[in-house]
Amino acid sequence: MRNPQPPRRAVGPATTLDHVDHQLLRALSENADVTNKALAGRLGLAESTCAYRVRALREAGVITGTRAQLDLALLGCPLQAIIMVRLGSHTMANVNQLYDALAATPGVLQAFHVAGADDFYLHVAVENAEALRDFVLQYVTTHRVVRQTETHLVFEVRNGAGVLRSRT
Amino acid sequence: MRNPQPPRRAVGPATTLDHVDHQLLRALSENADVTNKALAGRLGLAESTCAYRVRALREAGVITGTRAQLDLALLGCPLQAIIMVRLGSHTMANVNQLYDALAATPGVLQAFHVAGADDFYLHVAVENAEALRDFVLQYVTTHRVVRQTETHLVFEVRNGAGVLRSRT
DNA sequence: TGTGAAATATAACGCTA
DNA sequence: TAGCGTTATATTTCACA
Repeated sequence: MRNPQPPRRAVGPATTLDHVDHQLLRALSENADVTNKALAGRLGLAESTCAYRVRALREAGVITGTRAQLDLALLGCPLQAIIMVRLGSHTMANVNQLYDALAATPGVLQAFHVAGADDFYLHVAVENAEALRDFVLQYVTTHRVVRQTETHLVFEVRNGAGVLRSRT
Repeated sequence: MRNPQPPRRAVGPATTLDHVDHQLLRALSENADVTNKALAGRLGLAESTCAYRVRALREAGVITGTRAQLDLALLGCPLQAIIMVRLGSHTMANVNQLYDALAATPGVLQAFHVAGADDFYLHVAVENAEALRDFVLQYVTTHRVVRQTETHLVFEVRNGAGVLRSRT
């Protein structure tokens, strides 16, 4: 009798990712639109092998999904800011509830829960300076648990090098 | 998911996006792996229409690309931090050169150039606390123009609601 | 919007080192 | 065990009506 699931590359937390895996991840994290054929060709793999490895990376959870990147300016939100949020009370319920609310607020790109004097950093994109002011006053400081905010204009955001081994 | 796209800079900011466009963008920004068939079905569009509109959004530059999302912990970098970097000199050359260097540093996910007392916020992912210390000492404070850094541990990051109109 | 031809992805198989 | 090439099948894409 066969196992219900064929033995698969054991990829746990102690996953061993070889050089090819890193190349695949780097390529797909820069552009996930590439066809399997092109990807295989670029890395010198057989198409079947390439498809197999990419699928294994997905199933292992290393690749959690793919997302379309949007041009925020073209969407009418050319202004970005980081808003630091400091709480007055730090009960678990307060923190979690506020976190949920902030992350769900329109305009929030990412919400960081951090250690230190501040509790949250919000990366937001808005229409203009007025909208930024309104965002803070309407959606952030209105929460009673929020003691203080500090808004910093973002001139530019760049994607970093990431955690993958450099290409070789 | 598969489609080599000729990089075409197009249509101006005067592009008008209707409700369907917003729904498409929302869906694709959450999961770009959906097939055109499934996407069309979900929104009640003909497949050809759906494909056409998505393509138009790409050509208009609203969708700038798609990227695979990676599980940083499985890649061996379970620790994230925000590092605030303050410069001692703000000549254009200094700023740009440092920006380039920081964004290219392994471990940097995003580099924000911001207004205020600090000049850059670096969102980084590293192996452990030691690696975080080493990151700062080896890659940040070694730049002569860096006057001060402040490192804040990130407990958690969440994707926000984004700038798209809420679903209706 | 619908259709059909071409391209592509997927899964299964056997073979090799 | 991992990689490769092949096959057959299912699906998608894209240009055109």
